[in-house]
Formats: sequence, structure tokens, C-alpha cells
Amino acid sequence: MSAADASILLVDDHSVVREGYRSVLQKQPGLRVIAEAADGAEAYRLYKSEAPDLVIMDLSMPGIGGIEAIRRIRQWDKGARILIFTMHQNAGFAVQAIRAGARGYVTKTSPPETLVRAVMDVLAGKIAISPDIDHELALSRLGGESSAADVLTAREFEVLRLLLAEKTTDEIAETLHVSPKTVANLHSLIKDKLGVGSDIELVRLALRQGLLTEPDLGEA
Amino acid sequence: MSAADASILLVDDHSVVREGYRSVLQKQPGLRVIAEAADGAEAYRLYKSEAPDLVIMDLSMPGIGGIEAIRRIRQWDKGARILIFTMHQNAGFAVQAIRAGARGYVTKTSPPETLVRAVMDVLAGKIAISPDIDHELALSRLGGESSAADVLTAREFEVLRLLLAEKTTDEIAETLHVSPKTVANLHSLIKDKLGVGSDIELVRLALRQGLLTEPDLGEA
DNA sequence: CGAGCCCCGGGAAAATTTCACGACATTGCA
DNA sequence: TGCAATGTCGTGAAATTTTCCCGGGGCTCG
Repeated sequence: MSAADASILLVDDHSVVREGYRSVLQKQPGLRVIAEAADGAEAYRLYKSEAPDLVIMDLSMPGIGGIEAIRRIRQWDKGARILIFTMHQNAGFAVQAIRAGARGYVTKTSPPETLVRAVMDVLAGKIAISPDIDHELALSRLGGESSAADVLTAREFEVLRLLLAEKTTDEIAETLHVSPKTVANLHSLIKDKLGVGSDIELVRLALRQGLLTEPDLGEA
Repeated sequence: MSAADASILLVDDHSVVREGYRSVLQKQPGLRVIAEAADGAEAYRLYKSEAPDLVIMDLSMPGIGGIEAIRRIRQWDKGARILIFTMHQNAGFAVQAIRAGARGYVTKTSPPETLVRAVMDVLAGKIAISPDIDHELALSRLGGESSAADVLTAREFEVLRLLLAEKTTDEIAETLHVSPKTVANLHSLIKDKLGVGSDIELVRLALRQGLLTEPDLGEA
């Protein structure tokens, strides 16, 4: 392990962003980027063929999202090491990712040193969480109020993500390879668990909990 | 102008992402990155002190957002050339950015060549829009997002307002003294007029059009 | 007066939500 | 180790809602 470089698979749907990972990681001795993927399905395929020591992956991607990709990869290889590197500064996402099998969660606002440090920690077998998320997690613990989407299972969370992305039931069934009935069923179950009665309440709850990202457009 | 390299200011709140811009742009002769900023306010300060030939900027940033930053910079220098480079694949945001004075709008999913091409176009005085947004814009022209709630009658708008206030069909029927059946019919008609297929899309459209008071979570 | 909207609601078809049930994996306990 | 107990995922069918199509009454405008 110490003789050869650690091999890394980069997954992000923004090619310029992958370029950024590369640039930062290349400066670090002992690391080598061996492959890149632009979505979860491609990541899964490449993981199976390349067997990298570490996957660095974004969460929000077209098609199957990051959470689902984690599950599939970990199903293939129980020992897979996956580090999530994302813009979502949200404890709920972090909880879901770790629960699905990720070994680390770092936000893109973190300085490059934090990412490098997290990479090293995960390769060493530790769990790595960036400081801002640590803080968020602590807050959500203290807040006590019926916490966010951590009452949802990974599957339910994934369906919720796709619903919020304005996908139809049939489209979601297609991407997850399940029956449309099942998606409708999960949709109903999600609303039940979150205690909302309509899709409208569902979206507004998601907004409050930061599950939806809208840019700040300022005043007109 | 043509003798010296074109100077560029990069603005993005993710340092690793800025690293990506840099890496891509450095391969292109004639371009030189002279400064970086992590938010709109810093971008404005740096623009005044460095007077770059071009600004490449993200939209969603902490503090003052990208749109507001465009306005301030253009207020200081009417000839400023600003290229928006963002993850938001949304025609509405592109329209707002261009209207605020941006000279280009490219999504981060675009390949590096598209970004480089857009940089060159903007430096040459053209307006640059990435193909995916072009397509979105064409769709919205063809009857995609029916402008605002000015296609709705007063009655319909009132029902929409109550729906967004998380009222149930029966409650709305009660307050308006009509049959629940009528409310359901109007609800359906509203979605039809606005060109959305689900309540989730409906809420997000309302958000984009400022019909919903967004919960202000976050920094001062 | 006739044309064009808007508001209101009925009925039937289509889609959805909901409910009840099994298969499967994991956990806890004796 | 054996064996409930629990929780997740998925399906089918019933119950409900949404959608579509329809007509009547009221209103304005040319």
C-alpha cells in the first residue's frame, strides 16, 4: 500500500470542477487520479473495472444521484472507500451519505487543505467530516426539533430528491429501475413520515430544510 | 489591447472550483488570471482595484449574489465584461443575468471547450450562451414557462395563493364559498395554464416568479 | 344582439394515493 | 445457534383525487 500510489476515481458532472480536483490532488505525493466519471451510473461502471482505492464524488448529479451511487458501489464492494465532496452544506445530506456507506463528507467551500486532509484520513481508514458540517450536525442535535430528512431511509431520500428535481413518477421509476407503483408508494410514505399532507407542503418543508437550492438573485 | 494578454478575474465561492477554471484557462494562450474572489462583495472590490478585461463569475454565492454583483460592477464600469459560469441550467436565471448586464451565460456541465469559446467570444464583444441554455430559452419561447401569473384570472390567482399557503382543497372551498369540486377544477386549470404537470413544479415556478416569500435562512 | 370571457359545477374516465400484504435482510435475545 | 422482532422494499387492489368534457348563467364590448 505504501509502495504504490493510491488510485482515485473522480465523479462530478462538471468537467471544469473535476479539473480542479485534479489540480489540487496532483500536488500531493502518493495520490494518482486514474479515472473520471460524470454521473452515478458511469461511476459504478468505472469502479467495477478500475477498482480504485478511493472515490471522490459529488452528490447532485443527473440520473442516479450520489446516494444511490454509494449504495450500488458498496453493494459491489463492501470495502469501498467513498468521500463525498459537495456544495451542500447540509447536515441532512451528510447523514444520508454516511448512512449509505460514505466514509467522508467535505463541502466545496472548504479550503484545498481540508480536502487533502480528508482524502488522507479516509485512506487511513478514518471517517472524515469537514468542520462546517460538524457544526451543522451539532446544531441539529441540539435543536432537537423533529430533525430533517433523517427519518427517511436512503431509498426514500433518493426518491424525494428526484421528486424535488421535478421528475415525474414514471421518470423516477425508470431511473431507479422499479415499478411506478413503488415510486408512488414511496412518495406517499415520504409525505406520511414528514407529516405533510400535500406536495405543496412537501416542497416548502424541503425549502426550509435547505434541500432545495435556489441562487440568490437579489432584488429586481 | 491585442499586444498584452487579456486579464481575468475569477469569482466562485468554491476554491477548488476556481482551481479548475485556472487549469483550463491557463492552457489557452492570450489569457491570464490576475485575481480571484470568493463572493460578490470581494469581486466588486477587486474589479475596482484590478480593472480586469473579463470577469468569470458564479451566480450562487454567500452574501450578495451574482446578479447583484453584476449590477454593482456595471454601475462602476459600464463597459465591464462579465461571463456567468454556473451550475444552474435554467433559462430564467440566464435571462436575469443578461438583463443585469452579463455578456455571457455558460453552465458548468459544459465541456471546457465551450467555456474557452465563450471567453473568447465575450472578449471579442459578442454575447455567449451555452447550447443547453439556448435550447431552454427556445423552449420557454415556444410556450414553456408561461410568463407569470398574468395568464391567470383573479379567481384563479386567489386559489393559487391559497394553495401556496398550504390550504387543503376543502378549506379553500370553505373560504371561497364554492364547491370543493370547483376548487379542484381551478387547481387543475391553473396547472394547465402555467404549463406545469405537478404541484411540485407549481411551487417551484411560484418560487422563481417571486410569488412565495422564501424563508430567509442564513447570513446577514 | 351575438361573440367572447369568466365563474360555477356535474359526470365519467384516468391517474393518484392509500391500504393491506409478502419477501427479504438485520438485529436482539435467549 | 436458533428464532422472534423489526424495518425496508416492493406489489396488487381498493378508495380517492385529478383530469377532461360538458353546459348554464352572468358580464362586457363592438
